[in-house]
This record gives sequence, structure tokens and C-alpha cells, in this order.
Amino acid sequence: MGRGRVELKRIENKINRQVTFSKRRSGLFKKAHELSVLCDAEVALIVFSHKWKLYEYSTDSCMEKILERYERHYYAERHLVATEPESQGEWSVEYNRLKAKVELLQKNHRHYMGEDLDPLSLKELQNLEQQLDTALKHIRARKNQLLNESISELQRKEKAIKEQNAMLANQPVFACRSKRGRRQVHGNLSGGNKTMASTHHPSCCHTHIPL
Amino acid sequence: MGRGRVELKRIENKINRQVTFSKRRSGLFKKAHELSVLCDAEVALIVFSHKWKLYEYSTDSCMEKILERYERHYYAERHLVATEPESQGEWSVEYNRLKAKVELLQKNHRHYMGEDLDPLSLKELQNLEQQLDTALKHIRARKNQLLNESISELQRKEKAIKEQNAMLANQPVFACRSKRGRRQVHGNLSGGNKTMASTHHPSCCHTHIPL
DNA sequence: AGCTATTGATAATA
DNA sequence: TTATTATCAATAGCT
Repeated sequence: MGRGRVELKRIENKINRQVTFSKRRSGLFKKAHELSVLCDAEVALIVFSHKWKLYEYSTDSCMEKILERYERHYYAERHLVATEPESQGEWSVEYNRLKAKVELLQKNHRHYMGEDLDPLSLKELQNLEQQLDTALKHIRARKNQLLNESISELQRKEKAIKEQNAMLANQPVFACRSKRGRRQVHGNLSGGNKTMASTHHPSCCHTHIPL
Repeated sequence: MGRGRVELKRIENKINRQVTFSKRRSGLFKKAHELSVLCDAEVALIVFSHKWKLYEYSTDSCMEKILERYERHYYAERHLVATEPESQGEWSVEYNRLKAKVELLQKNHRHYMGEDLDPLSLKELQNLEQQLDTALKHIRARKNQLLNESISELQRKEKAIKEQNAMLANQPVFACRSKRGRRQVHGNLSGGNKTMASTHHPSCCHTHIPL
């Protein structure tokens, strides 16, 4: 794509490589997102630049979930290899402590995802239920807060633009006398819109609220 | 690309979705590889089909290496200031990796508890909400299953005791010979019946799980 | 699976 | 970094 074919080998020119990296990276992320949405798939994409800068995309921003699923996929294989005798020394105490912690956290996390519930007692289930209920309330409250904020923001913008329009409509003399000023204002408005449209990227998770 | 534009939404036609998944997946993997080679980057790409089939690509087939780097990235970020001297030895690498993992899991866990929500975007919040909703459904289903099982168990016992009762009632000789024993049996039975009456629910005899 | 008409991505350029 | 545009690449809809 683009002007001229490209060989599949490292781009030697540093500038070109950087530019290509930036463009292709965003293209790749876009395509990952499209695959995810169009085909109902879960995608996790991690990219390290050659300077170790990290870029990531994951379906629904659930990187951890997908990586866990990935690891669990190979769990059986891994378990066979990971049966080593304890021989290294004192550090292994601390290391194993952490390892146990990770396992506990992962077990917990699965419960919070509604998985592996069979070993839980009725009372534990009820606790979990109540906890998730509380968490959901917090999450919904925060969500509503964000929504309200963006609505207020939009209303503020709308009002400002309406006032601006009214001003322009009521000043034909000014409009005729100063074409430059008028064009500038219009340019700003449409320019702003265009920027918004082209900057928006589906895989970005910032709070853009389409209305 | 292709004939006609495509909306960014789940393809409803199952066949089309499968075909598109296959084509776009290979395209995505190709582009991931190209980015990796052209720009000297490390790329890890994990895709789960909606039927949980796994597809993966990683630069030089070093998925584990890249995932480890990913996990360590968050650890490194937080502790750049407090850089520890490399005095402990080679085990510290593995240890730090685990530590980073613990931190990630803990961060995640706080979100699942409805804490630290401020840094989350609207989309992330919505996703969290949906996930907790699903988890709650599973948890409630499991709870109901447990409840139903114990109800069934009680009903089974009730039936057994009733049968025993009937047997005893049909053996007057035995009944007359031991007044003390008979009274005891009746006492147990009526008590059992009363308890059952308040617990019994007509539609709870099989493990139906509402979803 | 193949085959094209199209759309989409992007290399070169400014 | 961003925008434009000439080209090439990916792929949607059919077979």
C-alpha cells in the first residue's frame, strides 16, 4: 500500500521507520478492534517499540482477563513442567509466598468473574453476591457521574455555539464589513468538528461520548 | 475494503462472520508480523474466536518473553525511582515479575470491588458493570442450585421418614408393646412436617438455572 | 477455496 | 507530528 512496494525487512532509515511504526501501529490497532467487533472475538495486542515503549489494545480493555485465559489455555502443559523440587535457598521462601499470593488473587478474581463457583459454600456465595452488588452500585454511580458531566459539557457547548450564532445572525453590518473575521469563526467551528471526527479512534478508551 | 462499506458492528450472519473472521484474522496476523519486521518492534497478538479457539502470533515466537515484559512494565513504571541495585542475583527477575503480577491483580481486584474507579473511562466502567452483572447472575444461579439441592435433600428425608412412619403405623403389635418408643416417633414426625411445610416450594424439585 | 470490484491503508511527500 | 495524495493491499460479496 502506498507509493511503491515495500520489502519485508527492517527499515534502515530511522525517521522512516519511526513514521511507519506510528502509522502501521495505529492501523494494526484499528484492525484488531474491527476483528474484535465484527467477529465477536477477543483480541489482545501488545506492541513494544524498539525502544521498549509499550502500546496495547485489548477487547473491552480486558487485557488481564485475556492473558489469564491465554495462560489457562496452556495450564495443563505448564503444570507438568513446573514441578520442580525446592532446592535454591532462602529466597525461595519469599518467592513462594508471592506465588501463593498470585494464585490466591487469581482464584479470587475468578470468583469475582462468576467462575469456579462450585467449591464455594452458600454463605460464601451470599457474601460474594453482596459484595458485587455494592461494587455495581459504586460503578453505576461513577458511570452516571461521568455521563452527567459530559452532558453538562455538551449543553454548555451548545449554548455557547447558539449564542455565537445569534450574534453572527444579528450583525449583518459586521459580517459584511469584516469578511476575514467571519470566515475565521466559521473555520474554527468546522475545523474543530473535522478534527474530532478524524482523531476519534475506536480502540481508544477515553471518554468520548457519541450523541 | 471489498465491495461495499462495512459497519463496525457484529456481523449477524453466522457464515459471513466465520468467513470474515478467518480472512481478517490472517490479515491481522500478517500486518502484525510486518510491523514487527519493518519497525523492529516486538508484537504479541492473541485472538480468541467467540468459541474460545485460540490463535496467536508473537515476534520470534516469544510469547512468554513478551508477556513477561508486559507484566514487568507496570512494575518498572512504579518503581523507577526506587530502583534497587542488582545485588540479589538472577532470581530477582522472576521475583519482580511475580510482584508486578500481584500489583496488576490487586488493581484489578479493587476495580471489581468498586474501588479506585476514577481513572477508568466510561467504556471501561460499562464493561466492568456488564462483567459484574454476568458474574452476579452466575453466582445467584449457583446459590439457587445449592438451595434447591438442600430442599430436595430435605424432601427426600421427609419422604423416607413418612414411609417409616407408615410402616410403624401398620405394625400395631409392635406399637402396643412399646408406648414410649411410639410416642417418640410421632413427636419426631410432626416436628419434621412442620419444618417442611414452611420450607417447601412446589417448583423447586429440579436444578433449573435461570440465566 | 478462488475471483474481482471496491474500499481501505499507507509510502512518499510537503 | 499532521495532512494530502498516488498507489498498492485487503477484503466483501459471489461462485
